[in-house]
Amino acid sequence: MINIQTTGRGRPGTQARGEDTRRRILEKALDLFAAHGYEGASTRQIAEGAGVNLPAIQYYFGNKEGLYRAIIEDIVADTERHMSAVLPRVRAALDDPEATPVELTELLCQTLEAFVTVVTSGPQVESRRLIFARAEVEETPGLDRMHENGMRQVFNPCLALFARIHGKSEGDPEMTMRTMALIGQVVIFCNNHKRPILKAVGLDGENVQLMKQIVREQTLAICRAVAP
Amino acid sequence: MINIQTTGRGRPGTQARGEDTRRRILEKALDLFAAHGYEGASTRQIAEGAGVNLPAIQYYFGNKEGLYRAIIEDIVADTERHMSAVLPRVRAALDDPEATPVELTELLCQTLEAFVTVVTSGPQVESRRLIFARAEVEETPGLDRMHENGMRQVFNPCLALFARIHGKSEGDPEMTMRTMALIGQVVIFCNNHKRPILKAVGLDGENVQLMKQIVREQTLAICRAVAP
DNA sequence: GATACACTGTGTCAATCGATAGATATTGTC
DNA sequence: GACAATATCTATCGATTGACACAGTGTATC
Repeated sequence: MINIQTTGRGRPGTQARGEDTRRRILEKALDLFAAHGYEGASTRQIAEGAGVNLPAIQYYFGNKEGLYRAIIEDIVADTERHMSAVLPRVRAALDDPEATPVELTELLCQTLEAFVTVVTSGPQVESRRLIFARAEVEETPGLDRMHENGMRQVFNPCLALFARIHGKSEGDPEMTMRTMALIGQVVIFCNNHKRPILKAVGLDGENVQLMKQIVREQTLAICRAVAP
Repeated sequence: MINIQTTGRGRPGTQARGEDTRRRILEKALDLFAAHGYEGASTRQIAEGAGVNLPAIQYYFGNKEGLYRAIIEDIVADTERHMSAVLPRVRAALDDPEATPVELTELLCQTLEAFVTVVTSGPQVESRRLIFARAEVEETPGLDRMHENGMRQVFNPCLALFARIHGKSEGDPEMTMRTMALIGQVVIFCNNHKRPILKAVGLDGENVQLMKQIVREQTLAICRAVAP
């Protein structure tokens, strides 16, 4: 019998022993999926790296796909946690017909900064960044979920703000492309941290601040050119 | 005996019959590598799709790795062809100590526009775009070559121009990050064209023009904020 | 028309993949 | 201590992978 959801934690008559095992598998799987991709990372590698037995993956996650989906859910939850501070204020501003371009621009900057926080903080950030980047090119289980998350929590809020600042419709393809270019400023930092460029720079605490500053400055410059 | 480089085309006493076969393999391999990644695309798929026999890949390219490297060389050559119109003028301007910020900014815009041309024109663009994007996350043979190409033909020229405009050193990590953000505007359009966002927009002739316009406008806005 | 080279086909190899069966071990409840 | 649920182990399955050996076919040159 497969276990997947019910790890038995806290349920009477059960044990929470497997919780550690489950977490170890998830952590190692995240690193290996990030490094080698969904197909490239074998369940054997994951099991060995996590110090567990091969069938443990089937036991806890049903199959390889279930394991990957579990990782995605973790990332989605993490993103929601980081964006929850800004998004309500964005919605409020969008509902307010008297919101000024300056206010909207400031919220756009804050939304992008929150997105930077998502991809630069927390445990195993580098691996989570790579999963993010891989979602742009790779065909994996749960990809829809990953994209729905990105659209809902990052892209659509930015699009709505940006369109209002431009005084255009959200449905305008031009605004979609402009928003993509805007977000591309951040997404490009999600590539493999072992690459020469990012290795030379490094995304530690100090450079993260610089990164937020750059995104803010360049976003402000772009918005000012529209509504000075 | 493996053939790889010498397809015998034009050499006396040989046949050029295999040139078609070689090209068919290259085309199908590009599509499949782009769609499923280096490990994900099997040589059997490629051979079947190209309408050739499995050992034909070994015959023409030595092995799977040789086939992939051949594709990369094609992309590199293609990039060089598209950038060759701008890069000499960029070098000339960088060598000229009296080049004005306006001139440098214009050249930066043209370099980025040429990069847009690279990723939006020619046969099998969508697949080549994906290979480009995959190079950011995937570990493949010939990756060094791919990056060296990107650095030399796109990143370094932009970095040099952008640094001069800012009046800072090329070695400044801040300038590296700013240039990454700048180029990220274009790179984000290299993701999978089957994704909902890009599918809704489409990167046909009309939108390519719009894309160039957006990149130019936003780059101008960013540069003006620095040196008004 | 014989010879050499270019090219294509059949068949098969060892290695690795995800997944499963089934036995055993551990832990908590009664 | 009996029992059941949870957890982990050994061993193996069928499928697919890249690569190779080797025979066969076609064409140009002398």
